[in-house]
Amino acid sequence: MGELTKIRAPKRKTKHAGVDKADLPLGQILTGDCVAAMRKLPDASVDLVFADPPYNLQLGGDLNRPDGSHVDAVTDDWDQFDSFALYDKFTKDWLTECRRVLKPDGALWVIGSYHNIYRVGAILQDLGFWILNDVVWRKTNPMPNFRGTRFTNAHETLLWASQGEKSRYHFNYRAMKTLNDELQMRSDWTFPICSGGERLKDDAGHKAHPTQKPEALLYRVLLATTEAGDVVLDPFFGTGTTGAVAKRLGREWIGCEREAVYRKVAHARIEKELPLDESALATMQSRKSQPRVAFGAVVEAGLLKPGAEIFDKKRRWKAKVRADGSVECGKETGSIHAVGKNLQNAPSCNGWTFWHYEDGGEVKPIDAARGLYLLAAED
Amino acid sequence: MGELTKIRAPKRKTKHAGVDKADLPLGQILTGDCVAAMRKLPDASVDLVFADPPYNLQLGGDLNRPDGSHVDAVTDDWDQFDSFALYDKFTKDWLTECRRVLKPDGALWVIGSYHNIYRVGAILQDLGFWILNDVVWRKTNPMPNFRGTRFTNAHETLLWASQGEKSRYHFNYRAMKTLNDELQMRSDWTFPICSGGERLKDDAGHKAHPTQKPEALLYRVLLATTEAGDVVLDPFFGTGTTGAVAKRLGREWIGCEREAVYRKVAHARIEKELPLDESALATMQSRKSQPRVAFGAVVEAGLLKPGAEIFDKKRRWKAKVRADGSVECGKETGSIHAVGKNLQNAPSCNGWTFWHYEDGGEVKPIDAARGLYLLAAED
DNA sequence: GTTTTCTCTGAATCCGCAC
DNA sequence: TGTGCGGATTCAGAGAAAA
Repeated sequence: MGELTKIRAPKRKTKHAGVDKADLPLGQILTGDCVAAMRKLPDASVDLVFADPPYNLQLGGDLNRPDGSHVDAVTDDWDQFDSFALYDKFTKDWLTECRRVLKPDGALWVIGSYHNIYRVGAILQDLGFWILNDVVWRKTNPMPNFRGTRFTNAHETLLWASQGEKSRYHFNYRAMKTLNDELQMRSDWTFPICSGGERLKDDAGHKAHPTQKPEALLYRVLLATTEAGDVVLDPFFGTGTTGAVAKRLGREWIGCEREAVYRKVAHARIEKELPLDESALATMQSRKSQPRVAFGAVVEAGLLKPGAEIFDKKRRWKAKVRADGSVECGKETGSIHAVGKNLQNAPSCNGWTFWHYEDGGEVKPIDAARGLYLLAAED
Repeated sequence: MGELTKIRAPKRKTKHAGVDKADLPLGQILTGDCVAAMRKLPDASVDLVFADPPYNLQLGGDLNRPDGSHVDAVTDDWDQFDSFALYDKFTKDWLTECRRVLKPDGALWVIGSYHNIYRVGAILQDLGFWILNDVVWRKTNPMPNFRGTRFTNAHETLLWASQGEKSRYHFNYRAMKTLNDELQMRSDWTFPICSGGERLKDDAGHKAHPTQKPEALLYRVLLATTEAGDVVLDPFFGTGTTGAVAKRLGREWIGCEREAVYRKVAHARIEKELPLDESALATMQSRKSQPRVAFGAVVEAGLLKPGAEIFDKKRRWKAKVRADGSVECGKETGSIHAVGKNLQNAPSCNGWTFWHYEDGGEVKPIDAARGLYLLAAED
């Protein structure tokens, strides 16, 4: 079993000795300006930066909806810059510091809108960062353009960049493909804006932060470009979405935030967050870094009993598990992949994600059983 | 009544005398480098620029480094700084020339990918252009990422910018809303890439141009931001998608293209293109472009009689119509708009849709009476 | 309890002519 | 160049309130 453990270990190149995590302020929100705060961190100590900097919106007067109600705009001091030059300097400063604290094979994400993202992108390139993708967050429910003067501004842009052209950044290709129903994950992601129960409120019931990002966005970012145990730094921590999702996904986090109010809200929020258990995380592992597991071995181990019923998500087909790890559905018999493929008349089928089973009243893909198997194999 | 008809014509401001179109090389493809070619055009002569600049750094042999030294683009081994600086200079040059030939209320579109669009966007802002939207072209059928190393690069970005913050760019809001099934057109557009019969082939059957854009994209751009008769300039004409769609939509066009092969293909293509007839070109017009009608004129015409009662939809307020077109509600008197605004204590009010009247037992907004007035005026 | 209607709100560079 | 004012302009989703 020792061999499985070895194979399973995250396949991160450790060419660079790295910093002892004990020397890092993990799970802490550093106070003050983010550039000053980051100076306290050692070189090459962080696996990923996620940054949601001020957008430098340059708003005119008030704006009303057609029904006369007033739009609550982002007019906070932290978003005010007197010129592009000042914004550029600010951007260059924090990006430079991020570059220093990032490991050579680390990566950086920045989110922005057309107001700032072109400046950020150009500066990023000037500093030597290498853009890997620009990703579009399509909002299902953007604020309309109330005056009918432009296209509805229905998206924001994320930049994903490595330290340089040759750096060996980390990308969980398989996890993304699985998440996207066995199609390659595209550069356009569709999520609603953060509202409802997820939107943090202050004591008076007002939104705690004007620009809180949806957790689903961070979830995908962290799942795609980090492994459990990695250190994620967020220089503009706000109300701590990055920290909350990092904790849930078993990643370490460090935040920087100037405003005491936001820090307080973030601490309370993250305190409540519960990490997912390891089996749930295991299903998200990249296939490349996992040993191949035969379905038969899972059956053999008793995680799915011979005779058990498995079914596709929509329960259009049911199949019976046989002792040798083959499955049977009417006249079709064979491997989980072959039967799934033939039933759907599809060119191929990933049986691990196609077939599901019930475990304690819950429907799970049989991939979860494989996760449990691997977990057990580690001991 | 001819006067009303005249007022109805599209309301383009001609504050600036403008250039006689006869002095422009309409329907021509200018040869040579686009900056040199554009120098032949007069100032403020073009309504719209659509540009699809190259984003690789192989720009040809006629470029110089910022220090003036000559560069052989194909063989020179640039460092990253040099190549970005060179690309920036190139970008600044052609954008500056576009800015000169554009009318003060003209606008510019640029399309690009993450390789170049951040540089273009930042330079555009530095030159004084005012970004109106960034628009994402989502490809329904992008090329997959074969090596599984990144997200599928499934989109390109268009920037739409006016000459400056205060400039009065043109936007066919109603036409876009109609095109999008009566919902505001969003900043993300979904089209397939250019392929099949639309993709131009050379004599050997190979694609004539590596980055031919789909006509649907240009169709939407031109429909959204130009009127029939407007002059559209494309500094990187390629195989002439802009020209073909412009001709079809009854817009004038000017192209610049260095490569004789592309010019030849473009000419042949545009030659075959047929303009839509005028009735097909008609688009939904905004209320803004309709003639202004005084409420008094509606009263005068007898469509609403002095002394008649008007009320808001929920009948919270009632007002009396007076002979001069003012209305009275308790202590409030004045225009339909001012009284509606004051009663609701709102920042503004459109009296035409706020106030209602009864006509044959039916409740209608007084806007319906305006409609009748305009209908009568057309005869 | 259930269904329907109303109300509120979200990173927004959000008017233009006449005087 | 500023000021006044006519009047054009909104989508999805959550939650509360009403039916």
